[in-house]
Amino acid sequence: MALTPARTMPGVLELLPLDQIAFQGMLDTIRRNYERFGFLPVETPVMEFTDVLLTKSGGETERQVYFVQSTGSMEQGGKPDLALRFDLTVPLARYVAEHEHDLNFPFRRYQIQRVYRGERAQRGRFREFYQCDIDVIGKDFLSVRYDAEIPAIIHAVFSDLAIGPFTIQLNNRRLMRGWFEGLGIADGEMQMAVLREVDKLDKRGMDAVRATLCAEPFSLDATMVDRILEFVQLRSTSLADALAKLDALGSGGEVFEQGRSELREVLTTIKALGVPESDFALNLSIARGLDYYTGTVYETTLNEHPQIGSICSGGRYENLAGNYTKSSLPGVGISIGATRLFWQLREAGLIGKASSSVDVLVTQMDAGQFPAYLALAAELRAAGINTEVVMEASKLGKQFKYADRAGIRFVLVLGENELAKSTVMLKDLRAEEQIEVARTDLVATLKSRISQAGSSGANP
RNA sequence: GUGGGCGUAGCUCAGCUGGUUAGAGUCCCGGAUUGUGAUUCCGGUUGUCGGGGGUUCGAAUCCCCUCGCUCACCCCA
Repeated sequence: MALTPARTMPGVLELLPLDQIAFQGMLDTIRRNYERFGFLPVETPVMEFTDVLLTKSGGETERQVYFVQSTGSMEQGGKPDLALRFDLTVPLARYVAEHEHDLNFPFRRYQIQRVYRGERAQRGRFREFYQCDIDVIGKDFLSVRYDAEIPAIIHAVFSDLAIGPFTIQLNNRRLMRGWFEGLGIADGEMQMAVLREVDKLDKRGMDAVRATLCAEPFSLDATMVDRILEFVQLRSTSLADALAKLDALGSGGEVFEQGRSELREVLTTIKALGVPESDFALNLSIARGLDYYTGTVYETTLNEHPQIGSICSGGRYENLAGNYTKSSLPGVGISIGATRLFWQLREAGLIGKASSSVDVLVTQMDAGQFPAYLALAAELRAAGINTEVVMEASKLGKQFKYADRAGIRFVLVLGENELAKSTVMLKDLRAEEQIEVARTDLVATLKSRISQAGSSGANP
């Protein structure tokens, strides 16, 4: 009989338990920090009505949407009226519009869920992946101070994740648009197209971008392209440097000045929120492809791993839910692509082997003493220690091997020697040492060893 | 959606210009070791050579088709 191949579709990430523990640890850290900043949890269904999902964006996203249809509906020749969400922002817009009268504004929500995109599989690109979003939605108005709060949260998250030094890079769409207008590039589509090219500066290099902008369909003249490239190369090294460089840009039109004053306030407030100056910077080549961003935009990169690219990005948008309500709902938010982040950190060797969520394994030294092992486990569990008991008799060496492969660090042996002395043999598989502990001290000893093990080197 | 590359054990791969029974490492299982894992030694399991067709006395090897995977572009986490 032919077996069905056990396989998953490409573009999904499925993990072995120890990696799953590491991944969940990452999600926990993100969630903890989102909550620390006063964000409220929200979940929305993976499926939405297609008219909800596809209002805003035309061709490009529609190509990537998975439609959902019951077999019954399909057999009757119906068209799918459901689809899988491709991000968390569109469902948020629907959610806020639907519950507008029951929500408190400014509405601060976080959402950590999976989204789906029918893309061609590629290295580090997924069809199913986690997004970890925070957004603040205002009613009619939302202070630019919220734009400054976002980087403080990013800073807290990535400091806590302990994956090395990082830089939160900021720019402002208004500043860019105003500046382009000053150059004579007035058409909004054209501005966006140029921004998208400029955004690739770090990836494709100066000469490639210059060539693209000079050629069809841009056909910009060489001196203008040089001015653009010079402008977008601006990077700051400190708050004072950023403010000085903004001042040095000369005067411009109304939109330009608005963007500049927003950036000034955002940068100044970020510092006041306690984010070290080394960890954020002005970067005028940050554009973000998504066209709904209107003001501040963010992109965060790891200093020591530039090849990973952006690990967190977002920005400011006006009128989030314009397709669903007449109310004006401006917002600002970011998204961390946790699946991609985890995958890339693992590729870069920055994710250590996690320990099992099982703290200790009670071995079965002597099959006749099985009830004693169950009693020991019950005692440990009551003390809050995650405990597994070997239920089937086997050679002790095999039980140790099981613990080792499962990532369980501590093993208990209770044989006739120990029973006679009211002690337990405690072995630390990683430290390669074992000690004999009095039964009465066992819980305290284990707890202190477990907390020591947990606090040292989760990310080697 | 557009354009390149690759398909041989679960995994990483070798297999000469076509030649007999398709191989290595790793992994997994058992033993050496009936109170001690990761190291060492010994033994064992594993394949429609992606699929179909063609050329040939003979195809993993050459040709055609097809499927799968993969990289880049578009876009994005």
